[in-house]
Amino acid sequence: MDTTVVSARRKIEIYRVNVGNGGLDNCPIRTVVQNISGKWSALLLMALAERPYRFGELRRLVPDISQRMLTQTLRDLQRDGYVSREVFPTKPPSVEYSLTDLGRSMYDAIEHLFHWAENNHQQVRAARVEFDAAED
Amino acid sequence: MDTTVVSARRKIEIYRVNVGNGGLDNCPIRTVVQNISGKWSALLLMALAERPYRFGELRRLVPDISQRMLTQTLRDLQRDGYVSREVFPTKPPSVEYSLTDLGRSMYDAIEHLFHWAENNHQQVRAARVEFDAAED
DNA sequence: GTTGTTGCTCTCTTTTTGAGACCAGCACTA
DNA sequence: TAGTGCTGGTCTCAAAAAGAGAGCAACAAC
Repeated sequence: MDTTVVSARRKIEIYRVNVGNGGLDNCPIRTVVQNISGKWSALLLMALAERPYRFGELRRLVPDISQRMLTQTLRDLQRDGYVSREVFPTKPPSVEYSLTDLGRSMYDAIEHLFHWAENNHQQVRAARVEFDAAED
Repeated sequence: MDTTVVSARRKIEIYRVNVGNGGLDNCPIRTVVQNISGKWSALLLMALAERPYRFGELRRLVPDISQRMLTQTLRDLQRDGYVSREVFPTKPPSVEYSLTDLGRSMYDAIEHLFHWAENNHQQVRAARVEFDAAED
């Protein structure tokens, strides 16, 4: 009983830190960010922000995505309500993907990051080179 | 020669689309985004934006990260120049991580997304529930 | 009738993550 | 002085995610 008091108190303290910081589990930011942060999500959102695209167009636009990941990423984006999927009954049925209002609103926010990236990627690349050079 | 003309023209067209769109390979946004978009990067950046943290503090702050991923994510962030790592010669040597100027500047951009997430995560959750319900 | 187009799915391999043991060095405590 | 804890890691192995590529059904054009 005596020896465990300390570690119990410590555990409570740790727990308090987590809850006090807003409860990182079930955290809004985590909810949203985890799904935008897929390897391909940002790229596809950018494309769709420009205009609606068909499946095949997206595949050609992002040449190094696999068909499997394109399907899946689009479905995830659709699930979160950013993208809407519309099937047209053309002869080989075609599918068009476009941003929803929610998606567009989110894109306005993420756009800041994209602008930053365009302006500062050189510094990031430089930092990377320097870091790699410092590996002994 | 005759039959290949069509597909060659098609290939050129596809190539033009890619290049015309800014060359998605070796693209600045891809360079930057791919490394911020790790599962834990955003969370750690948020924490470090608040104040510098020690390794163990971060581990307690984000309880469901493994030590291995914490080490690795911090190193990646450091490699890209967002985070600086400082070792203090205390008795059990302690290590402090903090945002660099570059990191802080990037954080200002990504912060918009975090704000959006806080304000709109309910809609995302709702979309998700609706999508899942529609699965036949 | 061969070839091409559409948007997928299925399988297989490789890469990334996660869980957890282990490590060295020092401090405190019994 | 032997045991225990704290520091920030690394190493190994299992599980999950991603990539490569084949297959597919239905129709169109040549």
